[in-house]
Amino acid sequence: MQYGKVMRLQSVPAPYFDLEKTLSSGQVFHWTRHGRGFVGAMAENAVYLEQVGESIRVTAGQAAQAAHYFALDHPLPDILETFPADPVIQMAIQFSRGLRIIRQPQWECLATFLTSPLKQVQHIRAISLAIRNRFGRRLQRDEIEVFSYPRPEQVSEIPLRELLECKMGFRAANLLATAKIVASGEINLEALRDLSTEDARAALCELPGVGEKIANCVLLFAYDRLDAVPVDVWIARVLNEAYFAGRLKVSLRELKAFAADYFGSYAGYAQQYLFHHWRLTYRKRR
DNA sequence: ATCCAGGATAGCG
DNA sequence: CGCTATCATGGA
Repeated sequence: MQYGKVMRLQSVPAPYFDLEKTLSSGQVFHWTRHGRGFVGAMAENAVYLEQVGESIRVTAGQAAQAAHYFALDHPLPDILETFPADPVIQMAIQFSRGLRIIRQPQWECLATFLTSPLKQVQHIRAISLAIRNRFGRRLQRDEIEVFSYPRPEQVSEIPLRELLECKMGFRAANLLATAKIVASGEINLEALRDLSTEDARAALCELPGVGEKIANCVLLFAYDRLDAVPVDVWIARVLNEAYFAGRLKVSLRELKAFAADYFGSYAGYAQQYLFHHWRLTYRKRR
């Protein structure tokens, strides 16, 4: 903290938005509490954010970027109305009110989820911050100092040993191999925007360490494909216990088909609300 | 201590 | 095709 540097903030209208829930819901992992709000990076800019009622206050000059990053243009009330009336999803909606699915930079999102398999949210966060602090670019603004996520070109040149020092275990080889493929131009992440969701998913699954679940996370959190449904252990648990109660051995394949069909064109949102609700209340309810 | 975590993958029948 | 063991690490 430095004195004498006053943060200049800009107000942005943000109806149907909860900053804290959005940042802590397991879709993005590097934001840190700071004063009344959070600090982090949006692409290559250091940003401070805080919520004040129905609006957010953002580092001056970052208002438009923040509105896009937090997808304040998603018609949240309309999206929620498309969901079924069953108590399970309705309770999740109530619990997660204001949670938005954000628009992350593609590489950042892909790379972060490459370090996610068999890790808790808290540890994915620790890995993400370790990579940023060690290999990212130092970004400063007012009293804020954060680090960007290193570009694929840079990650591709990090010795495996140094990635392992960030405590990501067997995931390091996948991050490194994928960084090399992206850096070489063999796959163009930006060009995936022009593909159908199905084709983009197939292209992502070609990358080492990317299966259907991580591909769906990237499509949902970085490509605005709101129908993409990542089915992780939590979503499988919710669907099993709440929608297939009494049935033994429901296959993962069947659960995925159910989620996509039952929740419809915004199934990704439904999934995120269920994830947030159950992850934060599961211990208490048993 | 034992189990689990926003899984992917090779190898098996 | 569908099922299983395995991968490395820290938190519960």
